[in-house]
Amino acid sequence: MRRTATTANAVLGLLALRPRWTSYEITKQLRRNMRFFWPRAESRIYEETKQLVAKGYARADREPQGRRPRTVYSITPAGRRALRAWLATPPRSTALECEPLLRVFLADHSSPDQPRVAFEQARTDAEAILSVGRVVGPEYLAGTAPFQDQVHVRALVFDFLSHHARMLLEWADRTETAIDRWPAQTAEGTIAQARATIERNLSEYPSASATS
Amino acid sequence: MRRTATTANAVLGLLALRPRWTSYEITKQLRRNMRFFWPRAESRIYEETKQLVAKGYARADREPQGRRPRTVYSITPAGRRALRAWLATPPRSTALECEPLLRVFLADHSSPDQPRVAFEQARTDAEAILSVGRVVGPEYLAGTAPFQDQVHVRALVFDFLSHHARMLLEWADRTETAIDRWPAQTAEGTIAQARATIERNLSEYPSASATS
DNA sequence: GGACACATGTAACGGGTTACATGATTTC
DNA sequence: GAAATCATGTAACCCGTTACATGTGTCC
Repeated sequence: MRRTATTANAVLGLLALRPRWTSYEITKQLRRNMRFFWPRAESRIYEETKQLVAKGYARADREPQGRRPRTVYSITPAGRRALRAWLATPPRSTALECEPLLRVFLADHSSPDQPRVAFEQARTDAEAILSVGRVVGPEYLAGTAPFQDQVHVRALVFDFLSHHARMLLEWADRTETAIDRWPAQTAEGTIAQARATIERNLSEYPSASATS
Repeated sequence: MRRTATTANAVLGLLALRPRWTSYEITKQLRRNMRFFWPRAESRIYEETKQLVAKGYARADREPQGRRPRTVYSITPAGRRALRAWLATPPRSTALECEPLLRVFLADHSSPDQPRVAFEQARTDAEAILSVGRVVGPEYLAGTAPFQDQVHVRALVFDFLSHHARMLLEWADRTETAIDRWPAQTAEGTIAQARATIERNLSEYPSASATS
């Protein structure tokens, strides 16, 4: 299978919500909504929109605005068909890329205080999500959010990201208190603590599901 | 800032645990341990090891084995220094790439049953993590795991991934029951439900931290 | 009228992916 | 002795990133 071009479809999904988007408006939406579960460099968008036009999925209207022209994009019927066809394919799997966790994994090769830097980064990552949520959430509640009519799906995304962020935060706290105890512990104590952590998690595992 | 070459450092971190690794052994470790927080194609590893040798961070010993030779890698002192230097830099931020969530975000453009396919994928993603945990966790408890001496850090990673997987699973369940109610609801009912979801999450937010 | 955020891109490059090929070893 | 799995890579390609350049409104 060749290249799934998921990012292009994500952009197409935004174009489908409303006519007449500039690339910059699309990047704003990415920043606000999608960055935390579909992160892409903003400069990428300018290329994606052009390719959508090349495929006939969007129309570009060049509008002179002072001496600097801007381009306004709208989805075409072919674009809507392509979006719908892509949405009918199965989604790819979820991927997490967590360098703070990688640092913890390799903690034995670093100096003892470096895991703390990793926790700080994990907290910062979580806080980035929460701080957007503290703005966007109340906007939806007040009914003043852009794309307020999408609130039924946006709430589900909001729910996901809130839990993800809190998971990060709680892990950082738990884990930091765990390694705080290391210096005062014997090697056996540290091992016992590790086993307790593993046991606790295993005991909370759901039973293996019969997912085919 | 030019290219951080994090994957190379992750490999270097494995080499530091023990002398004499084949590329294949490295890929096995990736599959078993790191795949869920640092996912990389296995074929990548063969390139990374070669580059580590080119930089003087690893030594390659060519060993004939039947008609097909194999290469065994060991970290050098320069490699240990490079690893330590990298571990002293701040980690990059965490990134989540969740296509199932993207599909939910765009659910209004798809047919009504496609979100269910997304939930199924999210559950599959979680189950992949849990099923490795069900094998690896008990091995660490029994004391028979490879790199048993790393149990103190591996337990912290295990804790992270277990919570991440359970978060995915619980979200899929919650969200599926939420959209189950859509067909029988008025538009206002669906909106009220969405607002309740947002409110519930906001009420459980930690207060904004003073992270600089 | 300078500073600063907002807006619209281009250029260069490398990291990473998918797909393929083939040898060795075990299993039955 | 065929099939399946383990093991060891190569080839081609592109997606996405970082860094840069510059125009435009607005605030003081």
